[in-house]
Amino acid sequence: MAAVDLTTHPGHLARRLQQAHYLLWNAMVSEEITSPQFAVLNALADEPGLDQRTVGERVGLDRSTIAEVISRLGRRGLVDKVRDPRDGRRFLLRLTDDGERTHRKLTVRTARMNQVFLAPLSAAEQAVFFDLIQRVADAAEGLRNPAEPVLAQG
Amino acid sequence: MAAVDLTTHPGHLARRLQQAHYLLWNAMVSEEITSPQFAVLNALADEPGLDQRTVGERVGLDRSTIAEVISRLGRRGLVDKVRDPRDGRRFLLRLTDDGERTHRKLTVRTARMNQVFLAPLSAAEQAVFFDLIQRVADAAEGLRNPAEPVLAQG
DNA sequence: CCGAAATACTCAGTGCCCTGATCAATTCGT
DNA sequence: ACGAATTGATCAGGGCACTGAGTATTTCGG
Repeated sequence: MAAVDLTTHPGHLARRLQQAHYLLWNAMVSEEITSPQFAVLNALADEPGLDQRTVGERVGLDRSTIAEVISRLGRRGLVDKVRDPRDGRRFLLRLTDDGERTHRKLTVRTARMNQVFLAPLSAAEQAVFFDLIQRVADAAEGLRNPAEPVLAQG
Repeated sequence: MAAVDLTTHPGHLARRLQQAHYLLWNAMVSEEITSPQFAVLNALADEPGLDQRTVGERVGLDRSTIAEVISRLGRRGLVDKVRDPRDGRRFLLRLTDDGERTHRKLTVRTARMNQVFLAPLSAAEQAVFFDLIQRVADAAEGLRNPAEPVLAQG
């Protein structure tokens, strides 16, 4: 008894939303390449030669996860990884030809999937949907990366 | 080149939202009990004696994942698991005293966390936030579990 | 009553996601 | 120039999430 209603818990809703997206992605986009993997391909299509940490920052993956994702993309031959001659700590990443082809192909399918996924909402609602989620996510991230830690915990 | 803008991709947004929630949960609710684990405790507080599969259905976890979560809660002594005398396939689950205490304690903290998490939105916006996410998630789940598969793939 | 189908659960395998610890390379301060 | 701090990457470890295959139990059809 005294149980709460999870439909008013944003965390629960976020998890369900992501699961729903995962399933639709598998059905409509790819069973091989996952959504985070596509995000990495997309980041490298935009900015070839990024290092691992920066790619992770672009797509919102931490250092460990981005390492695993890159390693899988490397095994599949979609991403190339060479040590930065100027800074021996870094690996510079870029798409292979196959990686670029895959990125182009999935870009089309992803657009179609997004349409289906968001079909229950009107165009106006979709805009609100993006705005609200982004504001909540940005604010929560801001709590962790205080740009100006003035009066923190004051 | 030809990279897309991920901020208009609901899957990417959903992932970022969940990550943000995960971090805040860790900071404000518990480092031991996760949000899915709390969802299970909550389901059992509401309906003691559920079997594993049904709990999974209530909280949105598949058969494998719910088994792992229950096993962890069992190891922590928060959940009891006994074979159903009426149906030897089922395990009946209920909270231990410790499980009930934990559920009560986390319910309070979770409410506080949700307030912080949703603080960037007005009350009206929060209602819209819940509604939009739920509609999208429900619709996507509906694509998988067609209640009436009439004219499916027609 | 007995074999087939359905159901609850488990197990193996893959992938995402985080933290803390460790290592190597670079940069900074003196 | 040299030790200390910083930075990029890796590794170990824990947890979530899905699929496909396998086991045990119950239920259904004839």
